Amino acid sequence: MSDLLERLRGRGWRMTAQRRVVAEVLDGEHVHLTADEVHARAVAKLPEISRATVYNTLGELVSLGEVLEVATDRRAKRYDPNAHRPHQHLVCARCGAIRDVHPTGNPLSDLPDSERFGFAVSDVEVTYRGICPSCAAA
Amino acid sequence: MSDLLERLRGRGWRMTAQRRVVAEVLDGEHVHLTADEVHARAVAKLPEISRATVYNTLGELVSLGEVLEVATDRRAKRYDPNAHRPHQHLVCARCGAIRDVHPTGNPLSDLPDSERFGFAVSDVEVTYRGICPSCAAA
DNA sequence: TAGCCAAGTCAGACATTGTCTAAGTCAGGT
DNA sequence: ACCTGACTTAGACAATGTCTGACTTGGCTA
Ligand SMILES: [Mn+2]
Ligand SMILES: [Mn+2]
Ligand SMILES: [Zn+2]
Ligand SMILES: [Zn+2]
Repeated sequence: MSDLLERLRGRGWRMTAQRRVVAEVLDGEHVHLTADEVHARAVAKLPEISRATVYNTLGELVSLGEVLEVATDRRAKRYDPNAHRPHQHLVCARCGAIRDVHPTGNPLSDLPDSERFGFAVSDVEVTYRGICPSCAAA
Repeated sequence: MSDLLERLRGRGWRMTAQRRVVAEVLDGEHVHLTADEVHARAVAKLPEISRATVYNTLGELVSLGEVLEVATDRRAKRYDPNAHRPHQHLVCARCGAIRDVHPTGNPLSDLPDSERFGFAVSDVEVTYRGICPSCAAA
């Protein structure tokens, strides 16, 4: 992700302080932040950055394939910079904590042709749910 | 689902015209309606029924386990009266059409202990995505 | 059957999350 | 340094869902 700015420039995008800051916030940490969390962290670095720009930039990073949108609940979407290695998510049903998980097997092969109804199936999303250790202890 | 009203009564619930109508709307058809779609159909049978009551009743049916909430996209939740046989969903990425599907295998067994991080994993949701025949033709 | 009252319903305010608009600003090429 | 279209901004708007507080009623009791 550190060369993201290069790739953006290569696509003819203007490099702005706002885009740099959003990329910085997502860089490194393997977290799943909401747009407003990204905004809060961006504001710490660039106080005048607007919510709209954060949304715009996140949307751009998603279409670029640099960031994934994760919607595990009805709350705010989460933005996942771990777009490199395919993975699924394990979510705490109580506190909402999210972990990346790497299941074995390919769920796509578990869907027989007779269950595809003529769809061209291209993707599958798996969300595991349970209670995290810290909620179980409490 | 036809004996739902009996079960509700058995739980000490009052039987009202509103609850009867919402149950009727969901009965039978294997569809995935939004709350507002349920409301629209309910209004056809009972013009003065309110949106709040439809939301309340759907929430009650969900806690009863009679109806499932399905959130395949960022749009409105869908209410699924097919709560009897476990199944997953196949969603058209273009038009949003939803089909019930019954994959083989158990995705829970695809998540090794080493990938559970101490969670008590109890449930898994699988959403297949693709293009439906009618969108592919267009 | 009449009366009671807690459970249920209602309209509409409010909350959350995200998108859109239109006016101002600026990055980068010339 | 100047231009210009891409970018940013504040705030309005939209979609979905929740909450409130006054009103209504199902079903029990006598
Ligand atoms: Mn992730
Ligand atoms: Mn279904
Ligand atoms: Zn937890
Ligand atoms: Zn389609």
